[in-house]
Amino acid sequence: MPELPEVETIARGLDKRVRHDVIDSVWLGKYREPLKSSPRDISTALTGTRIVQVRRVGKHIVFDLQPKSSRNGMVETQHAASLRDRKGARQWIVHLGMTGRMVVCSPKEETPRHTHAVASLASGRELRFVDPRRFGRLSVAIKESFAGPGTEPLTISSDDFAKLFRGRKTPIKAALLNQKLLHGVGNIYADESLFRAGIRPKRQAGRLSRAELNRLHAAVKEVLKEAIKLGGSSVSDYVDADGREGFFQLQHRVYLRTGEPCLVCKTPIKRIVLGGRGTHYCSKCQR
DNA sequence: AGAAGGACCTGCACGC
DNA sequence: TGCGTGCAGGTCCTTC
Repeated sequence: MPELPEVETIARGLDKRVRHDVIDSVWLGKYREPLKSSPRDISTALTGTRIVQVRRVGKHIVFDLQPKSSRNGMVETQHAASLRDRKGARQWIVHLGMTGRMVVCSPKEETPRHTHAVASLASGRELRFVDPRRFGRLSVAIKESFAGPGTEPLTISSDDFAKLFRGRKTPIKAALLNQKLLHGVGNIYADESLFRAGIRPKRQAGRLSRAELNRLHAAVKEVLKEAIKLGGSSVSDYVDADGREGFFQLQHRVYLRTGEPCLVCKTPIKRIVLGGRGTHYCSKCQR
């Protein structure tokens, strides 16, 4: 279910719960060949590693891993580990697709349907990947560090933001969803950002004025930051405190509000299909 | 190269 | 109750 704010929240929660834990063993179900890595590569890469940290890159969750240190068995601080040779460093990359979840729980808890991967941790817990719709992906990065497909929307400069869309004939909404440009923005936050910027989703990306692009850039950052503060919108299950901590709902101004009055001007919110995705906007506020 | 459209999956809400 | 339809937060592949 996740876009950038949800993945950020999930990654923070996971980091809090499993950082410094050790992956003792890995079970992988009969999942469709996940991204570039075969099941064997994944289980080989993960087994016997310590989780140095968990973080977000775009819509991906990245587990930074180090082979469990054989020297006197001490737990290294992250700083000490980074000073040491990075030999053996690797990453486990999880993309949750539409319906993926990462659950930290006791092995005694019943394994839900659609559990495709389970990592057994030295602390006695399990880290489970559950994904009914199977759009999620698991992979590992061994040689080089995973960077993600595009640029981070929260840190990009306004010049670089504007450059992304130069010469593009595709609708701005489709461009926002293109992960090779910005990574992390999905359907909800694309619609919400365009509403806040007052820009119609169908507008050609390359024909937006610099002023409009600046408004859009500000809107994207604002929406994402607000959503992160609220723990993301709409994710129902989560890995905090024993696998279930409710989330706040973001105040969606257009998303899934088809036919309801615009919160600014009362015009009914329109829904169109753009690039195969449901797209919501106010025909009066967005030009 | 960029753009558009279908493919990949399961589950749920809705109307008949 | 049961069935068909449409919809869902995301990529990925093929075609043009």
